[in-house]
Amino acid sequence: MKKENSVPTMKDVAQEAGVALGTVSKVVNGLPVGESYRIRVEEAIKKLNYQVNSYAQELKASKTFTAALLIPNTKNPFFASLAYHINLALLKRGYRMLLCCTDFNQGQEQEYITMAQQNKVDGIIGLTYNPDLIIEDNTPFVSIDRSMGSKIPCVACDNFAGGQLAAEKLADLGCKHVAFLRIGSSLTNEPNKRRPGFENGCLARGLTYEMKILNDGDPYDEFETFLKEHITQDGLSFDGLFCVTDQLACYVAGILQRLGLRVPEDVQVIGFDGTRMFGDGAYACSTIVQPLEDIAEMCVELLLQENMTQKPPLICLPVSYAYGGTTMERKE
Amino acid sequence: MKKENSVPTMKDVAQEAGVALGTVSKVVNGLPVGESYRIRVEEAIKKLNYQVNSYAQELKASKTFTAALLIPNTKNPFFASLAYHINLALLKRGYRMLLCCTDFNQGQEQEYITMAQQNKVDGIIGLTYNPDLIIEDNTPFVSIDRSMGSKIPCVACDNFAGGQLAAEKLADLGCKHVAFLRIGSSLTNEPNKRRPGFENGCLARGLTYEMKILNDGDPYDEFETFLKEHITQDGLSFDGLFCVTDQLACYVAGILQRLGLRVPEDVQVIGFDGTRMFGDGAYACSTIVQPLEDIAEMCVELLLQENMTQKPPLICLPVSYAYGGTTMERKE
DNA sequence: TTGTATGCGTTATCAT
DNA sequence: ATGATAACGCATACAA
Repeated sequence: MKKENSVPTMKDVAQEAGVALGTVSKVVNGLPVGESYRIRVEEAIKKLNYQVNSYAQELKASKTFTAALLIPNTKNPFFASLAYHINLALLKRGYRMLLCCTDFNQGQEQEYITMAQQNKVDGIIGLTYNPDLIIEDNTPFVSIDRSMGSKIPCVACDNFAGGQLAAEKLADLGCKHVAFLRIGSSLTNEPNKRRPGFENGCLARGLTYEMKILNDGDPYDEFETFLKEHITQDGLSFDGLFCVTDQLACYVAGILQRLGLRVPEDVQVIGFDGTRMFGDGAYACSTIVQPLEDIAEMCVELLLQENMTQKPPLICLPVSYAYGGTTMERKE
Repeated sequence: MKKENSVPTMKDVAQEAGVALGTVSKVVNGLPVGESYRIRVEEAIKKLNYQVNSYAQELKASKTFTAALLIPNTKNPFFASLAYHINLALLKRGYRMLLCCTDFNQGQEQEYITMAQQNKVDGIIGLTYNPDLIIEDNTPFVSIDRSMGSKIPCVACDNFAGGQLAAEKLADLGCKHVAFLRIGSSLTNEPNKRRPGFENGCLARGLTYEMKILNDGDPYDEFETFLKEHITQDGLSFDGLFCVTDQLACYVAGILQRLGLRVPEDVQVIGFDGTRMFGDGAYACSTIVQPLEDIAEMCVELLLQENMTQKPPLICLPVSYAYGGTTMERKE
């Protein structure tokens, strides 16, 4: 009808209502305008079913009200939950979220960041693994779980305290000789503080401990070998295990059962992250719970704070312990 | 340096290189240009660290290379996996993905769609529950798991065949009297065909069956009541259960164990979806696997097909069965 | 208070 | 082949 067949523009509305372009703009943005004009414009808007073109708006304002979230994927429940909460926190502030799955690919990470800098987004929240990421100074960036220099704030849970808490819990639950099992990135990052935290806790509580430390890419079955090596005729020489993630904890619990050991009666296992089955059900295992909602809020808050004199370089949020069936507690 | 402190524009590059604006545009877009010019422009680009502003591009082209994915959340592993695969499929075609979590909120669903129509995205893929969604004809939309009229293609797995397959599997595994347990949306949607498929399969294979059908919002413990009612002195009167989702299957397996029944020795349980632990590990239970990757590809393909004479209204993709510990098979 | 004109950064259509 | 210029849709400072 109007022009070709394309979507109506402000100009169309102005013409339809018989007013000037600027007047339409004011009505759309809620600026004061004569009552009779407003009505005419609103009717025209309804009649043409007009919607503002936010790309034009954003070009004008050079502001997109969109943030990008860089995470490896959404299949892993920890990342999935993180994405969910960050999405919510952004939405609450009127921001949209571009999901960027990097699949742990460092090149992909850089590509996404480059893209983001082409004015696509107002800021980036990233859980990344590329040690050489190039981030423009004018692109607001908040890092999760990894420090990236003093100019970029890093948000994480208190991993050190979490490790410590795990040791204390195992001690409280009667363990004497425990082990720490770890697999993960060889990069320097916050989760790597779980180990020293755990060691610290063991020392403080008089627990003896051993460690099996693997890096991403190492074969998982080394854990099985490690555990088998510590089986004596009395059973496993450990009575407690702290695994660096819930995923590993569940994997290890499976191994133990196959080896004829009972969890938690013979060996108690604590994981890390606070993973729930199907996202909202029971905890997958006894675990140190990350405050995902707080982490998400903090990331978004830091990202959108325009005029903060200086953003803190590292923020550690408190963790808690939750029973999930692989320790001896009673479920409340 | 250049102007204020803002990001450099094409004009800046043109000035720096001493060429015209149009020439820069051509270089950026790989159009033929004199070799000496190209070099000068490229040097200027590098020097100023110029990046094209995609918002301006998109305003010009009225094309955003962005699609929106509407799903309830990313915490549920099925939705999370779906998001992951759709993200990948879009990325492969040069499209970005706006993640829109609706939390099953119908108002939120409509809001997202309205937003999407403000030229924010080129199309929408939605797994929605609002029966009254208003979608403009000019907004490409692909629905997952729910038919929304002949103009909007719907992609789903073959739910009917999945139900049938579950019945056949239970029959193959020696079951005689089985039950179907279901909780979900009361809306008409594709997953609701799991039940008739299952019934059909039971009849074909001579299985007797009962059903317990709940809707979202109903209390879960009705399942427990139902199961308890069917416990005789010989144990449960069923030897096989088909649950409408893996989530329910795992929940039910937990109940059964608490009731002193062994899974799979006493009762075999089959779920639906193909949920894997931690996104990539073992299957959470024996299950009918949805071909998520194919579903994602199909959605994206249908969404981006510009000039398809007529898009098919419903596409059902084949499912498969996978062992996951709650049936009697041997893991291969 | 309303209308007009300019610019946001790009692309594309012109002459040159 | 290259350079100038209009247009994309909107917001806003300024003129009426």
